[in-house]
Amino acid sequence: MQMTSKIESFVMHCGEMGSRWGFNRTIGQMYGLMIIMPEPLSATTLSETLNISRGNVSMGIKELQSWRLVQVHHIPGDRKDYYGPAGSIWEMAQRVFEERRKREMDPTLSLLRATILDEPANEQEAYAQEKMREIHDLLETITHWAAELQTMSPEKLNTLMKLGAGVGKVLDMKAKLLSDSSRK
Amino acid sequence: MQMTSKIESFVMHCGEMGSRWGFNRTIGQMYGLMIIMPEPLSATTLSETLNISRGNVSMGIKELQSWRLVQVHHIPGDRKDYYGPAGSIWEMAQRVFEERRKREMDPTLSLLRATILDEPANEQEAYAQEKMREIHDLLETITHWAAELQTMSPEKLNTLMKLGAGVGKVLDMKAKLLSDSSRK
DNA sequence: ATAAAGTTTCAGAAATTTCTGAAACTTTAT
DNA sequence: ATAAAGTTTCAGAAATTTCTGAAACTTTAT
Repeated sequence: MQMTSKIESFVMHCGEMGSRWGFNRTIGQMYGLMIIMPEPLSATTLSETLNISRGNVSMGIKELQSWRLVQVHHIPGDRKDYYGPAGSIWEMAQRVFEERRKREMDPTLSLLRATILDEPANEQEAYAQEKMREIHDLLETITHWAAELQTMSPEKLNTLMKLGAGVGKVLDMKAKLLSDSSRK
Repeated sequence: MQMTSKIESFVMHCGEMGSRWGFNRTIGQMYGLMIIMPEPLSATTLSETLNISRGNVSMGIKELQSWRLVQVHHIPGDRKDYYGPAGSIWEMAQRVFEERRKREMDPTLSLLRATILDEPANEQEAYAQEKMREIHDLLETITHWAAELQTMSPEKLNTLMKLGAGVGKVLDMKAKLLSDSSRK
């Protein structure tokens, strides 16, 4: 399957950014191609279009599936698997965030929890544990927040984000309302 | 400088997570050690404590400085440089977020902007450009939002995060207030 | 000006990650 | 039961990233 130059440059860019997004070059390319093609693609098409070995495509799809980013499609009378992106662009972004949070924060959180429980053996350890507690509390706050943002619909999230710094004002407003009502 | 086992396991963990956080193993270890030691450390101490070559420490510090995560200290009468973490845990997290956003989203945003401007050459390109526009709009919204969160003080951010899903309710309340006032 | 104490750079070595392609496996149709 | 069409696995090759350590450089004190 031939790529036009615009499509090719997008796909190659996804490859270059791939490792920053949490996967590797070929996985980035595969995912980029799936996103901008209107129809799902077979593993063989991915392999030929991107000049990637068939085996590598198989491994890449497995990885993308572990991120819940691809959906398998079937065509009646055809036994091949066809792969396309799972969900809207918003949903994809949510999943990438969610997966990354899990991989980047959860292991640290559990190490910190375990370490903080122990009594400090000396002055230096007391300081270290204090710092660990600070990091722990921050990560926990972020985790809770992220979990709650996850439950919001894309539309509501979008409203919230577009509101931007306005959130600060809304908070002030809320604080004012509360103090008014407590005053009475 | 000897590390107690608790401190060592934290530092090693920072090393293992380092690459997920955007730097490499030794840089993660160096930063972890700086965070939990109450006093700034010299490059030589870092090198000896972590069993890392002096040259590698120098490169690592440069990298951490590019993230604005370390602060250089001087001791009167001593010409060595001593390195410690820059700012509070909250500020560190903000900087890591900010830098990663820059590295992960800005290049994509400019590629997309440029590609979308061109007229599509055919049906397939029209679809591809439509998808790119969707991604572009999402990244732009996130970028704006992140920029505005950056301007909030850690305390306010903390309040906002602790509020969590409550934000949804505050939004509803705001919507209600607006519709009430427009109705009158 | 010199030398001592320190830092940085960078070519090549070491370690790690990614990729290939052949073999093993699975599924489906007949 | 067999074979065709497909997928997955995995050992080793290739590519990439990280690290070392020696040489070059910089700063400071005298």
